[in-house]
Amino acid sequence: MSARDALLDAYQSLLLTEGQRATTLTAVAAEAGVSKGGLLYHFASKEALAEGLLERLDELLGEDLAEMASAADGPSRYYVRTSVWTGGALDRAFVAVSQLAQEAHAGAREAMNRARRRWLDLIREEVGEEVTAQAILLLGDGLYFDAALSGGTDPEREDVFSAMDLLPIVDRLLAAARA
Amino acid sequence: MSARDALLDAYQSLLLTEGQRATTLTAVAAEAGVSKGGLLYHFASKEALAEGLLERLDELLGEDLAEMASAADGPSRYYVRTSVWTGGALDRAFVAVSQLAQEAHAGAREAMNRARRRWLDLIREEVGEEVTAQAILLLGDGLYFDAALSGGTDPEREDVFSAMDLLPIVDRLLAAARA
DNA sequence: GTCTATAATTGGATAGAC
DNA sequence: GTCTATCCAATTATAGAC
Repeated sequence: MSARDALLDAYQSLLLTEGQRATTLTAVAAEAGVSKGGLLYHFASKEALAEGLLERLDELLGEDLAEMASAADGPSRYYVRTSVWTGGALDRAFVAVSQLAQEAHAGAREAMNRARRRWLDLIREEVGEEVTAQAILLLGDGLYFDAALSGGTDPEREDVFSAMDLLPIVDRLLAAARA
Repeated sequence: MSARDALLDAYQSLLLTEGQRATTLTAVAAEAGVSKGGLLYHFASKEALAEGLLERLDELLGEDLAEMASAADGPSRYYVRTSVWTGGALDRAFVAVSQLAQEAHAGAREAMNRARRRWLDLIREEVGEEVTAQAILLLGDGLYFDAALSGGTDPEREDVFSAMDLLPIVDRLLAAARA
């Protein structure tokens, strides 16, 4: 793995588990096992780190949308399935960027809205009804909210959501929308 | 309004619209129209501000749960209705605290989980089924996530969620759970 | 490509005047 | 109860050695 990727991983991981305030250049460098100077060779500023993360999100999102569009069980089920926290690459990038968005980072807000709009487009296409599509999008948002709150990792949680349990709910919404 | 409340409002408002990083003592004092020294007379530290906000949330949550439990249209509909962003006092406090929770603030995480557990309890009582209750909670979480992303205020948004539209979805879930 | 040293600025907090 | 002045630590970023 390139040093650049390792630094981006460290940045993302700290955002996820410690939040913005604790995600300092010193902390990122330490997490990645390099010095601050080393970090700044690859990313000339903190903003450059943010932009790197946004690029990564867009890349992962492209792959995700392709899979979602051609998912055997349909986009809606795919979306809810994959919104349950599994610690996957896209999940991690998405929740990390959501932290930036909450700091009023314009680029991050655009990226988040872009992602959610495209997910919603695929869901709407399948469901055929706007409000049901919104509800399914919101279910996924809720799962991301939950992940963001617990820092993406909280092994002591008792009330974890399970994809297996939630999918029948999605089926009900789909069936009702078609009826 | 007491100076204390004005400072707490300023703190909450900055958390909501600017995020953690921008919510400095200087910024809070300026927003409230006092000096840093003035602020620190009422709240001896930044942590004291956070604790003040948590107290406010617990207070508002108590009122909300009482209303939710006795809502004419039932707890589930009440919950989704009131999770749509209206800029109400509880909404604002909840989303502001969610920002603290994302900074791994232990007290904030506990408060959030406490709130969500109690909301879920009331919903489960009405619905009678665990997974449907979870889905309704997630719908509300999704609405909060959306609010948190846009800083609670983004008049230029085109894709705003409406309580009127979403309530039929809740009705479907309730009906299906009872069938 | 990575490090150390350091500059410049900001943030949280204290002391003491009014 | 509010303000100004000030201190110290932390943070971003630069310069230059290796």
